Amino acid sequence: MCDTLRVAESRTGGIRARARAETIDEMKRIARRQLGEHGPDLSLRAVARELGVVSSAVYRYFESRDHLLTALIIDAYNDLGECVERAERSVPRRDLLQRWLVTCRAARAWALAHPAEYGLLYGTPVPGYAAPADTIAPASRPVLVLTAILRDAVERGGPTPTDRLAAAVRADLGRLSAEPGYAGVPPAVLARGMIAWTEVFGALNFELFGRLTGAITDYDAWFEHQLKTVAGLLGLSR
Amino acid sequence: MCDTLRVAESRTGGIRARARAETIDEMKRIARRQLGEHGPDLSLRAVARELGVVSSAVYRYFESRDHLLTALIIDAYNDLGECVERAERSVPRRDLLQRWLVTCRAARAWALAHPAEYGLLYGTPVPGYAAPADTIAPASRPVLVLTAILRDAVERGGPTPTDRLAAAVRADLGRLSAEPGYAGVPPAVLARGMIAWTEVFGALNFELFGRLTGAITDYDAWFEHQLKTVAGLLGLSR
DNA sequence: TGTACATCAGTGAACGCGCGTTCACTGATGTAC
DNA sequence: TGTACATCAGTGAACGCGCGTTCACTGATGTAC
Repeated sequence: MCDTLRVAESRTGGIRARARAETIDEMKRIARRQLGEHGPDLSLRAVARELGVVSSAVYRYFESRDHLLTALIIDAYNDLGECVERAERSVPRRDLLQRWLVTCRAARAWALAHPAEYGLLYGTPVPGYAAPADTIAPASRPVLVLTAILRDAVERGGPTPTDRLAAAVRADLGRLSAEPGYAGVPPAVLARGMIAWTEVFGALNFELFGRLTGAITDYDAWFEHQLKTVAGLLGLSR
Repeated sequence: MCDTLRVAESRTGGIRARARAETIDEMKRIARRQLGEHGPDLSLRAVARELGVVSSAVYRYFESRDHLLTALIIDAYNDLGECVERAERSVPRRDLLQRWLVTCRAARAWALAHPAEYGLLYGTPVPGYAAPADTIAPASRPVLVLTAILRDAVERGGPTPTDRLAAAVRADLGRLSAEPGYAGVPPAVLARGMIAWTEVFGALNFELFGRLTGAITDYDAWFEHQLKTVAGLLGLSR
C-alpha cells in the first residue's frame, strides 16, 4: 500500500515525492562530505546533526546506516562510471591510444576530486559491511569502457599478444570473455588489459593513500609516464 | 630516573623487564588478531579485555591508542621487510629474474597471511592517524630489495631502457636515485621498476580487497602470469 | 642474610563522549469525496 | 469548493552499548644497604 503510493507519487512527481528526493540528496551530499573529513566510519547522527534534524528522522529515508552507505557506494560507482564514459566518448573512435589515455585520466581526475569516495570503492573494505548485489553492475562500468577499447583494437586486427597463458588463467579469462560485456576480447588480450588496469589502480592507490610522499612531487607527470609505458603492453596505436 | 632504570633493566634483561617485554608482545599479538576480525578501528578496551586486564592497565605499556597502532605498523613493516629480504637472499645472485619473482611472491605470501596488517600498511589511511617518522625506514625495506636487483642488473650491463622521460619525471627520479639505497639505478630503470612495483601492489589490492571476486578463481596462477608479464618491463634475464 | 624502601603492574571507579536504533507522539500536508 | 481523513516528516526521550583516558589506590616484587 504505502509502497505503491510512494512509487505512484514519485512517478507523477508529486510535491511530497520531490521534497523527499531532495532531502535524500541532501543527506547523501552531507554524508559524502563527512566521509571525506572523518573517514569511512560514517555516522548517522552526525549527518542528522548537520542537516539540522533529529537523528531518528534519518530513518524516514534510510532503513539503516548500511543502507545509506550502500546508496553512497552505488552513487559513487555511477559517478565515476559516467565520468569515464563521457571522457572516452569525446575521443574519435579510431584513436585507440587516446581513448585509453583519456579513460585512465578521467578515472584519476575523479579519484582526486573525490578521494574519500575513491577510498570507499577501492580501499580497505569496511569491516562488517557486505556490499549488496546492486553494487556489481555500477562497479563494472569503468572496466567495461576499457574492454570496449580492447574489442575495437582486436576487430581492427591490432596486435594480438602471443603470451602463453597457464591453463588456469586461460580458464578464468575464457569464462570472463564469454560474458556479455567482454565478448570479442580473447583471453590473452584481456590479460594484458587487466594488467594495465591493475597498474593504473595501483598508481591511484599509491598516490591517494600517500605511499609516494617524499619520492614523487609531480604526480601528473608521473601518471602520464606510467600510462604511456603501460600502453605499450596493450599495443595500442594512434 | 624512571627511564634510566627501565633502560638499565632491559639491558641487563632483568626479570621485570622480561615480563614487561612479554606483556607488550602479547598485547600486540592480541591487537593484531583483533585487527583482522574487526577492522582497523583498534580498541584498547577490547585488547585489555582479551588479555584479562582492566582497560587502564594498557597505559602502563602504551602511551595511547595511537602509540599501540604505530607499534603494530612498524612491526608489520619490519615483518614484511624481513620476509621479502629472506626470500630474496635464498636465490643465487646472478639469477635476476628469479630474484624478482621470489621477492614479489614473498610480498604476496605475507599479505595473504596477514591481510589485516596489509590493509593497515597499504590500504586506506586511518583517518586522524598520522604515521610518525619512525615508520619511514621500515616501510622502505621491501622496495629497497627491488632496487638492489635493479642495480645488479644495471651493473651487469643489463638492458637499459631508452624510454624518454619528461623533465619533471626525470627530476623526481633523479633526486630519488641520488639517495643512498637507490644509488646506481638510473632514472629510466627506476621508472620501470616502480611501474612493475605498482602493478604488483595493485594486484595485491585487487586480490585482498576482493575486487576480482567473480572474475578470477585461481589467484596464484593469475599472480604468476602478472609477474611474468611485468618482468618483461624490467628486462630481467635468467 | 635481613630489612627498609622505591618502583612497578594492575585495580576500580569515574568522566564525558558518541553511537545505532526503537517508539509513541505531534502537526503539517496532500487526497478523496 | 469545502471538509474529513490518511499519510507523511520530524520530534524527543530513551535503551544499551562501547569508547579513550585520568586518577588515586593497593599489593607485589625487585633493589640497596
